[in-house]
Amino acid sequence: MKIRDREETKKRILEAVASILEKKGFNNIGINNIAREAGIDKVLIYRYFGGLPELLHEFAEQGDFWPSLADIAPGELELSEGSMADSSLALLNGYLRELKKRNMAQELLRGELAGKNDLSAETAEIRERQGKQLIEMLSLGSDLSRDLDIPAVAAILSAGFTYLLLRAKTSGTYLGIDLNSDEDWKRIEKALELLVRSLFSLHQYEDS
Amino acid sequence: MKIRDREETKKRILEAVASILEKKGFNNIGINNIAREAGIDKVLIYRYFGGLPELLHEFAEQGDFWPSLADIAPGELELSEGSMADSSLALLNGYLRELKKRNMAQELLRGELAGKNDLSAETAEIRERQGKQLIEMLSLGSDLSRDLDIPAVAAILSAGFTYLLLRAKTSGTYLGIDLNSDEDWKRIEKALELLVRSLFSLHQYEDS
DNA sequence: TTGACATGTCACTCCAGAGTGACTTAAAGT
DNA sequence: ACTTTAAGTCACTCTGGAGTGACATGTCAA
Repeated sequence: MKIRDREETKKRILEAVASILEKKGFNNIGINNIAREAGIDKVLIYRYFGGLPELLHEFAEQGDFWPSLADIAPGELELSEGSMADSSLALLNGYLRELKKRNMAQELLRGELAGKNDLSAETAEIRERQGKQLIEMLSLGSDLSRDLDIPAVAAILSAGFTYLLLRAKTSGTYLGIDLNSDEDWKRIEKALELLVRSLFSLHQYEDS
Repeated sequence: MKIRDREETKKRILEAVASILEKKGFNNIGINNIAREAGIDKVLIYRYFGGLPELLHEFAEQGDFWPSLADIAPGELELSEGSMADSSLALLNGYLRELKKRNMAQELLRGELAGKNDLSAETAEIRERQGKQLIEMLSLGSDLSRDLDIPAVAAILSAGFTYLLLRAKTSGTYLGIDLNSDEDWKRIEKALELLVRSLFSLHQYEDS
C-alpha cells in the first residue's frame, strides 16, 4: 500500500511527466506511461488532475524546464558594457548552450511543433514571455532599434539553431552539416557569430 | 466492384498519402486513413506495398513534394550576374515562398521533426540532396568561400524561417511575432534580407 | 471505537488502428 | 467453356491506450 498523501502523489505524477519527457521524448506522454513511471494507478491522475490535458496544464505552470535568464547569461545581467553584438551573441549562444543541455526542453519544443499535444499552447506561452523579456533587454540597450527589427532578427536566428537542434535527433544532417558532430556545431556557432557581428558592424557604418 | 487494375490502384494509394498529408497533416497518416481516402481496402496496401513503412518509402521516392530549383529561382539559373547577396537572397526567399505554398512539404518537414514517422529518413535524404545542390551553386559563385561557411549560414537562415513557418500552425506567435500575420512575415523577410546583405557587405569591406 | 472520507487498487469497458485469413469474382490464356 | 491467377471484399483478431465503476483500506475526527 502506498503513502496515502495526495500532495506527494501529485508531485510524483508531475515528476513522472518530466521524467518521461526527459528520457523517452514527448511521443511517449500518455496516461498509462505516466502512471507506470510514477508508480501509481492511473485513476489517480484522473482524480487529481481531471485528465491528461489538465495534468499537462499544471505541469506547464509549475515546471521549470526553460533555461532562466541567469542560466543563459550568467553575470551579464547588465549588458550596458560591451557592444550590442557581444550582448546579442552572449544571449543567443547562452540560449543555445542551455537548450542543448535540456533534453526535456527540446522535447517540449518538439511537441509544440508536432501540434498533437495539448502542452503546446501552455508551454509556448511561458517561453514566449521569457523570450520577449530577453528581447526587451536587448532592445533597450540599442539606439538602433528604430531601423533594426531586433525581434525579427532574433526570431530567425534562434529559430534557426532551435530547428537544427531538434533535427539532430531525428535526421542527423542538414545541408550537409552533421548535426550530431561537435565539430559541425562549431561551424554553426561560428556562422551565427558572423551573422550577428556583420549585422551590427554594418549598422554602425551606416550610422556614422 | 472496382477497376481491377493494380497499377491504377497503387497510384490511388500513393495519391491518398499525398492528399492526407496535404489536407489533414502528417499526424493522420495511417493505414486505415489512407485506405479510406483512396477508397480501397487496406488489405491492398499490404499486398502491394508490404506495409506502411514501405508505402511511405515508395511515396518518398516518387513523390515530388519539394519545390524544384526552377520553382525556387525561376530564370535565375545562372547567377553569375548580380551580387552574392542578391543570389543568396533570391534562393532563400524563393525557397521560403515555395515552402509557404506547399502544405504537404511543410507536413513532411513536421514529420521529420516529430520523428515518429518512418517517412523522416527518406524524405530528409531527398531534400538534403536538393539543398546541397543549391548550396553548391552558391558556393561556386563565391570567391569568399574560404572564410565564409556558406552551408552553415544557409542552414541557420533556412532552418530559421522553416521553424517559424512550421510553428505558425501550432503556436501562432514567436518572440512576439505573429506568425500568422502577413505583416509580421514581412518583418521576418526584411530581417532575413538585412542579415544576408550585412554579411556580404562586411565581407567585401574586409576583402578590400 | 467507530464512522466517514479520502487514498489507493482492481478489473473492467470502449475505441481506434494494425494486421491477417478466407472468400468472391473479374480477366486472360488455353 | 474452363481453369488459373490476381484484384478486390469481408470479417475477423490483436494490441495499446483512454477512461470508469466498484471495492479495499488507511487516517482522522467525534
